[in-house]
Amino acid sequence: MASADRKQRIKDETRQNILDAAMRIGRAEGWQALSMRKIADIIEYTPPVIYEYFANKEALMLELTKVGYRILAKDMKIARDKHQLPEKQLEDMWLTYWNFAFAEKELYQLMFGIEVNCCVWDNSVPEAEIPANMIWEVIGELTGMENPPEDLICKRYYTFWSVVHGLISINLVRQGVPEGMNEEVLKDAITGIIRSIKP
Amino acid sequence: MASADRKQRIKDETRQNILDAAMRIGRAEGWQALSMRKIADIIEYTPPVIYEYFANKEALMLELTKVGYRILAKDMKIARDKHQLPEKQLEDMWLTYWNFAFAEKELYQLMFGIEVNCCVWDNSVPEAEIPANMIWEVIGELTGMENPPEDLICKRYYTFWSVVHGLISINLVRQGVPEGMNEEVLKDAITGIIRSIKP
DNA sequence: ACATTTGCCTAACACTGTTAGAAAAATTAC
DNA sequence: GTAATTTTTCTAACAGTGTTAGGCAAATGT
Repeated sequence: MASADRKQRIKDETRQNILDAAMRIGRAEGWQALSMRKIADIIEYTPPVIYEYFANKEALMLELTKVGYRILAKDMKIARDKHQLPEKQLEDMWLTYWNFAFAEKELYQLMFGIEVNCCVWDNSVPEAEIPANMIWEVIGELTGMENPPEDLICKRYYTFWSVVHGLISINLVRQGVPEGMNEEVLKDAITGIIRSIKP
Repeated sequence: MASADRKQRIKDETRQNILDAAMRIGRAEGWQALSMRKIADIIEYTPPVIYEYFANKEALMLELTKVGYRILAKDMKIARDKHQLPEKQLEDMWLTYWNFAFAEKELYQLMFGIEVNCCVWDNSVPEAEIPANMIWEVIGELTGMENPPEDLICKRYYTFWSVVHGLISINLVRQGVPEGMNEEVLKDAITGIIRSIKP
């Protein structure tokens, strides 16, 4: 039947509507406020329908984290392509990461939060590796070496990530961090690590 | 009545039993598995009784974070008093912080986790300031100055905290971090920041 | 011995995620 | 076009959550 296409199309549409609804609730009220029934209300179906598109709530949220990683990857690509020098690229990429975290507070917490469900985080989210790989590459370039040793890049990567993610976490929880402190600490740390990498 | 004392004593006891039960559940099954009914089961009362000791679940958990801060503060004091040199003290204190996070995974997440309830974190947890102040002091000493400027200490403190907390968070979520990576990144970062402070 | 306070429990409300099975709608077969 | 079948959707329920109102019974005060 030719109507099979149409049916598939509206099924895809409904699936997307579910994701959109969930994202809207999460962004507006936080993930603790997200419920299957609220999603059902928005898409104008009854709750069980959602289970025809997602195995359960956790699977649904995992899908949302993938959306998050795609946005982050896109942002970071733009940041990278604005510069030629690896050190400038790296700086801008981490700044972009930082900005993403606050522009998409809830989404960031879903992706990197401690408590939230998606804790297994094996390789079930391949999207998560795109931003990571982008950073890796640029760190590699920055060393100036032909074949930079894996574990050196790895170490620098984790150092970067720790500072940035740590600073973000602290800010997301504690909203009393002195004004201007963040930018300074962030930039200091980034340039500091970059300096330690450059040949 | 002399029995008033006894009554107060068993009331204190029950309160402590509630906290103990909650802690036990949290440590064993994670905070998402903590429920008022489970606590009630353990202390062999019905759920409403708990509300005579704590306003609600959130208040109860806030109390648990205070317990966490007291443990952390105690550990850190011991670490500090093992050394004379400020740089050694600082190093050991952060290492202790690190060890605490993994020895008390669940508790750490309750204290510093992003998702969990206790997100207001104004000054409702004075205990939280003890470990922070201890670090501040030693950073101050390390500068070698008479009156070290507030914002310099503040900046170093946040840099320290970011790296350590970030690294911990990453490890608590992602259990695939390469072996030996953590210690190296941690020690490198700590000694790096210390070097930048020393006169 | 009676009155009052205290401690504790039962029952309920309004939620949550999730599932089984009935009803309705659309599709296919004749 | 009607009948059978498949697909889609809903209703109702289960087991769990935090929290509260109201009542029973035991301990206390007079």
